[in-house]
Amino acid sequence: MSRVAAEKPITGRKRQRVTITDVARLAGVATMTASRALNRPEMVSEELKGRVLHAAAELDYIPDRAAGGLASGAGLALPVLVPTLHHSVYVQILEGLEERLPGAGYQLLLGSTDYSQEKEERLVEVFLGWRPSAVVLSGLDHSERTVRLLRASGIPVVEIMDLAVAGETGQPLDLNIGFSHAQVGGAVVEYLAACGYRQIAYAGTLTEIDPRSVRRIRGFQSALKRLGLPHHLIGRSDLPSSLAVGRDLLSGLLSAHPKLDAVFFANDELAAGALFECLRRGVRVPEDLAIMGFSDEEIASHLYPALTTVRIPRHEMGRLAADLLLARLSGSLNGQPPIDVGFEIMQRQTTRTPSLPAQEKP
Amino acid sequence: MSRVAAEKPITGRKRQRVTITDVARLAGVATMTASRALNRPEMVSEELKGRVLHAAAELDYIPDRAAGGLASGAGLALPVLVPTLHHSVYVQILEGLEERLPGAGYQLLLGSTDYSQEKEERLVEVFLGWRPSAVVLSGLDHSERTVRLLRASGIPVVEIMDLAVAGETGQPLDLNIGFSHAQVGGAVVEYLAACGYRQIAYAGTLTEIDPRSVRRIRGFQSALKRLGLPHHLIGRSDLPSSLAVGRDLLSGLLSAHPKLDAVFFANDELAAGALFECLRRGVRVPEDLAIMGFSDEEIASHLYPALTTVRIPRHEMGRLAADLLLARLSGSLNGQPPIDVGFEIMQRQTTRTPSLPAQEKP
DNA sequence: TCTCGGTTTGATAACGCTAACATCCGAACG
DNA sequence: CGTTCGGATGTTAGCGTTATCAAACCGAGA
Repeated sequence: MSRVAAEKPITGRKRQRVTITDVARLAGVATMTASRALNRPEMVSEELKGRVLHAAAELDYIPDRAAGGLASGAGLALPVLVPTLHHSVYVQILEGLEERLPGAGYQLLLGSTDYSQEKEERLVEVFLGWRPSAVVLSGLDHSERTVRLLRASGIPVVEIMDLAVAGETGQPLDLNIGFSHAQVGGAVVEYLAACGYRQIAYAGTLTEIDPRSVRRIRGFQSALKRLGLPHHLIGRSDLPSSLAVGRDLLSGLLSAHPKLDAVFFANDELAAGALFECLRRGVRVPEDLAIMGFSDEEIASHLYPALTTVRIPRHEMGRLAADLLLARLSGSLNGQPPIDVGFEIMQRQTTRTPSLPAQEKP
Repeated sequence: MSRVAAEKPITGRKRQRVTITDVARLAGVATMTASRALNRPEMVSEELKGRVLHAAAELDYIPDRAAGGLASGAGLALPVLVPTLHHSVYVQILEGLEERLPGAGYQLLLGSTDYSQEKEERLVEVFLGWRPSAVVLSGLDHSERTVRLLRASGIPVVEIMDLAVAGETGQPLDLNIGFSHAQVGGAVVEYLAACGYRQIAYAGTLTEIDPRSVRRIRGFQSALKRLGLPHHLIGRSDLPSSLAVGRDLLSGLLSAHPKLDAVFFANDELAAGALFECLRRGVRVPEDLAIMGFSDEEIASHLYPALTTVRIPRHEMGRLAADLLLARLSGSLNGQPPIDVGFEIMQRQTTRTPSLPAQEKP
């Protein structure tokens, strides 16, 4: 076993990548032993392990995941599809995921769907080509082909940010972690009504396209009906959310419904834009108008007045998704019903104090 | 050529993934022909192409990128390393990149370094395992090993968000697109001085760790010295940027230097937090204190008073990086000096009107 | 009819790695 | 002292795809 084998005559190809065979040759062991020393160190004697590790470091060896995945059938990619990265909610969910996954050797592949099922389908198709060991999707609503492809692939799927509820939403594909948007809509109405507001509007973007918005509005409206309050005060926009759109939604609602006394925005960014516009117009908040946001981003508590909003446990959702996934991948998890992470109304200064305590869903 | 070959007796393995061989068998052609029909359609007769495409659709065939990459030596992964996704700057750079790359078949792999060279090194190592065809990094400062690994890999690298300038920064690894942070620091001082401010402070996070901050401060201080103004007014924090940290930085500066009349914050989020704190304390902006941000995020123009800040062309930087990369990958680009995308001072309401026009760098 | 370029198709051998099985070796046992 | 056993190491055969070259085909010109 000579330490250094003679350089093979180069056959015209350019000498390239350092392979595990190079490492093995330098360490004077078989390729397979090098592989084992790197991946299952406990199967190899101390001495050889040392030689191999040393050789690998010497050569700056970087294992080829593609080849490894191919050979082992495994696949270490973990696609995560979110609608957008512009809402910090999704950034924080990603962080929750990243906290756990790379440690386990998985590589997160990020895709943003822009709230489009079509784009989601295309991304799923691409990502399945990377031999993922699981997939994380946002929401419960997917195209037929997306569902078919995922089913056929047989890999675990986690759907986050929405909660499967019989009769309200479709069945989850597999694992599901989220909260009920219909419940949020209802809870916000009850909260605002308890504060004494009577002319309560909803304002949001993609109100017809995003199924979560649709359900939030549905919950919102049915609570209003139950309470005998007007339920047709809705401001819509199809532009992506921004402070500017929040401002415009507020202006639109205010001129269409001058008697308006509260608005629930689909996210904190819209609410902040509206709040800025109120300041500019001299509309007093919450005396003349109450404003509520959704998702409790950092800005909410720093606005002046501080924004009443709905906190959702995004970081936790990410972490939990990762944990469930890891459990499922290790085979120790089978039937797992949807997990409700709940939400919480964060009462601040853009709403009057209610006569009843704020609703909480743990 | 029978259309349907007899099912091979399953050898105990579970029947799995649809492979290109399955497609070829269904279409009644050789595997290689199927591969060609899918990837270089012009090399195959109309009839066979039709049969193969039909068979592929029929079976919901999804090509295995790992195997493809292995065989072709190519590799379609494109890692992008950013410090964080919490600043919308980086999200927008990503969007600029995504606008072009996936169309060309590349898969973006996202990694965030948290401003740590160590973490960057680890990520580069992982990503190189995915056979990337290029890498996008943020900044010009990397660990020795990172540089070595990238050099050895021989793939194109783009460094963004900073500009290589002889004598000021290191040499770029390869392509470079960005702007000079030292120049930003200088321009801001000149602008504020032209507005009549004399006690000008810098406030930021990671002021010693992030090399771009370091250079921004260096430019800031040398401009102050040149103008004969005090240059030791600096507020530092090592927490990640947030509105709360902006508030605390302001409080700290104000109590340490009561005569302060202007503060340049390292980003708009910090500046916004400070501005909110000023409102709360009754500090009048810009009469008592001028506030400037950096990067012109959406919130800047919506604050009240609207925030004077420095616009940087993030979307353009992303798009340009993608274009250069594609050109380089197609071999049509060789020597390419660093590209300065410049910046622009956006004069709004948190600073007095200057006696000279604002500096612009196109 | 036969040969000649050109195009289309097919067979084979990698790509870098690991699963699965084969081999080897020393220790423990009868 | 053989035998047996079990852990350490080596050998072989793919994983799914594409590069490469060989074969087949197809009309055109001799």
